[in-house]
Amino acid sequence: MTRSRNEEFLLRKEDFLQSNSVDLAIFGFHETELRILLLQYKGKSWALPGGFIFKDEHLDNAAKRVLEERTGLKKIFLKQFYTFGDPERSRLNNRARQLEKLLENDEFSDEVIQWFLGRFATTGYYALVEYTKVNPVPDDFSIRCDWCDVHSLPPLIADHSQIIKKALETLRQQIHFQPIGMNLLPKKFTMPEIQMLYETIIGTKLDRRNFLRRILSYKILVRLPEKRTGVAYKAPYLYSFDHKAYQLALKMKICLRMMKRSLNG
Amino acid sequence: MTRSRNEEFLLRKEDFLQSNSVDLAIFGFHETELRILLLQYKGKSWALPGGFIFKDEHLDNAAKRVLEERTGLKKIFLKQFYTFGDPERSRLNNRARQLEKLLENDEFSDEVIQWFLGRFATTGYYALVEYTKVNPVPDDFSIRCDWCDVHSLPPLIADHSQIIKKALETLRQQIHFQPIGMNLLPKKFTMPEIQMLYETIIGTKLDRRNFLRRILSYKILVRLPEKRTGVAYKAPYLYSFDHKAYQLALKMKICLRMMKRSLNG
DNA sequence: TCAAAAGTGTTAGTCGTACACCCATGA
DNA sequence: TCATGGGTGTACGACTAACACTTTTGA
Repeated sequence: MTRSRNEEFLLRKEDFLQSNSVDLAIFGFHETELRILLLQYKGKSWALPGGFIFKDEHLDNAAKRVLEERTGLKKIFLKQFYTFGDPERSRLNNRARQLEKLLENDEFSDEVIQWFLGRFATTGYYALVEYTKVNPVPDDFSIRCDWCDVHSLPPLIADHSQIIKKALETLRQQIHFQPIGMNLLPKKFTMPEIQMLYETIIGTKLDRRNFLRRILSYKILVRLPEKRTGVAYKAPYLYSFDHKAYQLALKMKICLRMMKRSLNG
Repeated sequence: MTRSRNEEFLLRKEDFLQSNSVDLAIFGFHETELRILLLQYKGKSWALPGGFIFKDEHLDNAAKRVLEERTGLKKIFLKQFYTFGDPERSRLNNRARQLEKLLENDEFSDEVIQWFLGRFATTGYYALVEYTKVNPVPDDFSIRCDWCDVHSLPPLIADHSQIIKKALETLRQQIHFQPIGMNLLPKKFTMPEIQMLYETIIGTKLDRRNFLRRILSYKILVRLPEKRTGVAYKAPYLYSFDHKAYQLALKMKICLRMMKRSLNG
């Protein structure tokens, strides 16, 4: 079976664009944590879901394809954030040897190993997905696909921790210019839940009452008549996103500031 | 001579990373206009300065190299903004044929032409330079290198007008998070001059007095004792950037808002 | 002395922030 | 009835935006 995987890859390899790849930072939100989807290789190291680009395929499509393959999800918010072009990136962290070992163990041919150890400029995309809707699927080179809290990441191959760092930075910046949450939260959610999401992303505690006022002022939420029951305190209202207003706000790329301005000293 | 250029390129070609390139949006500011540096090919079409990446070269370095080759400038603000990954991008605008013709006329071999017509994922960088310091130099494939007002661009090859559009969008967005101007303006400049720069970039008229207060509040400018003379009205003060404060502000990536917030209706 | 443009200051209104108080729920 | 957390409202300070007046210069 490993033998056939080797041959399979060799066949597909010819259809790939050389020296380009995509890597995905797929974020989900669960139990007050911002999590990211990672793959684990046989050698225990982890990596971002990624893939190569078919010769006639748009970079964006390659990213979409990888997202779909790993999560089963379509029509998801997905955005390019940076291209990593260090010629040594695959050799960072002394993990090239590790990768080499992994692939050897897996009985891949030299040709395949050489491909993997070659230089790729990888373009990073980040996706925001609803945690519960994801069905994590490992790829041909990994044994496991699972969520990790972004604040306690396992050892990652190559420059993948840098990529995640950059993805988080981008997300933190863009949260002020885009409504987010439609893909990260379930259809119906409470005010404390969306507030926790914002707090997790920007890394600051926010005032409950001011947050409410602000987020409502953007007019992308609707309060539902229902409340969440079964909690050991006052039942909170449920909210959902107003899709039209949300899409409009996305297009407008307008400042939805959630943090203090700084630089006043 | 064209023959030797052909051979030269064939030799270098082997050292290039396949299917990757960089394109540069080099902005300068002159006579109240935001301008961009463009190359003109023999067939009259224009293009962004760009180039290929050596196999052991960092993407950022390839961009730096191209910047230096076209302008003679080093140590310039240069920032990656997007990677364009449409497989058809070189064939957009029906300019593939044009490009083909150009290269044929120039007596390049089929091999070179095929290379140019192949697929590249190009990574866009933008640079902010001091107009007067630039010495525009055409590359091996162009006959002219000159500035164009970004508001009246000539016909451009492939997707280069899209790339410029994206570069401008990025610049417009980032102006709120970075001090700019140090590279775009001469060492000494007047308040009206820097205000004009800001207005040109964000595309809005700003109130003279409010602008003054705001830009000074960021504490990246120092007022010089001198004034500009020889003008037909009250002599304005000269200012220059405080390098230390400027670099600090750059690092902090702090909100230096210059426009109204929107989305309040 | 006049026009044009720069320097300086004021004010009203909006927005952000920090609060206090009451209400609903399950233990 | 109490602890916990949600819902609603207010007040102060800071910042923004709009605007008026004075000063300097060359023609």
